[in-house]
Amino acid sequence: MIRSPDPSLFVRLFGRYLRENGLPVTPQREAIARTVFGSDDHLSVEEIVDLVRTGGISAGKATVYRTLELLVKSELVAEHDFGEGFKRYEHRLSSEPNHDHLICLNCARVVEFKNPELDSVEKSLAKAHGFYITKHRLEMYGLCLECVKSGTEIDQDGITCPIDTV
Amino acid sequence: MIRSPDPSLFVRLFGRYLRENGLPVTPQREAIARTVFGSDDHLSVEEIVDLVRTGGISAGKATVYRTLELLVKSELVAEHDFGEGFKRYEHRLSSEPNHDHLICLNCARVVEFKNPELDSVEKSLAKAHGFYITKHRLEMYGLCLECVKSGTEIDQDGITCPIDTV
DNA sequence: GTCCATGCAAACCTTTTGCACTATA
DNA sequence: TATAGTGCAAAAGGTTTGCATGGAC
Repeated sequence: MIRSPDPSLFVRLFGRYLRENGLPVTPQREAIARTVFGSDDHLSVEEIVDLVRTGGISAGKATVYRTLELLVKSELVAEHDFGEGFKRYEHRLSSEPNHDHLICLNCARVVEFKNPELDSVEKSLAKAHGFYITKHRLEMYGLCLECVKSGTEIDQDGITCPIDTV
Repeated sequence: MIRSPDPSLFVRLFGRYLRENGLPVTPQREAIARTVFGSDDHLSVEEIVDLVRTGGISAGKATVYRTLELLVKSELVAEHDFGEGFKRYEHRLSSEPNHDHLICLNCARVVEFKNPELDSVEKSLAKAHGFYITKHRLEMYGLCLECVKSGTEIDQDGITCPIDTV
């Protein structure tokens, strides 16, 4: 993965978005933007609150939620739900703006990938079902190499044989 | 889409799962199973509670949640999160056990599709990233034909031009 | 009699909202 | 100075849990 450029560039970009929409640029908003743009992880709100605090600026949880909403609206940040019961956020300014995710069910590691075949899948689906498709979400779940190596297994306790039902 | 077979077959299947795991088969569990297996929709918990009640049997919300957990564990039912803030459930006994979803952002219509290309995508990803992939989730979001025809538009209010930042 | 399910209400967790106060432009 | 942001606490909404009751074996 290519390292992202200087975060401050994107903080300015967000500032421009705010100004364009007649919204004030505040220290809290800048600090939250700096935190999200400065990390290549998929951050939870809790993590963002802590990181902002570590950066020396205090921002309440409500402000973080409200600012994340703006960041998502500006399309500079993507919101994800990996089924953990809460959302995660990542900036969209890396080398691959439209990527998907591999998620390890054991250690929660997230690996990003880009697969060009999906574009053709999307096109053929749009045609076949008369849908105008604007976005997709693809997540592959399983075990990463390390967890496989360490002998982790995924518990499978579904029905033994669905055929034998009579 | 091929019509699902008689739901009672799957209710029995669930009963077998329960017995195999030393769990009692109760009227509530049967009623909930009958409801889920008897519908080809993607049902919310609220809808399931109402449908069960309509069927003449009373089951508390907690019981519905607990039974759905068992149904998902048995792998007879799939749990979905389409980003509505709550989960939906559908039985996995239709003609296509492993399908994905097209979701209309305007009217919330859900269309199922099966795309064989995804299997090869999954295989190549597993190889490329050393992942052992057990399941995936693919959702395509956009507008269905009806909503496009009726002139519905999706509001796009992101930044105007990300390049012009200096 | 033991084990477990049920149902109600309370608890929980993330996210949203109301409101008094403060800062921005 | 007008407008909007902030932070706290409360509310909201879906889901989970504790506990007393009740049924099945």
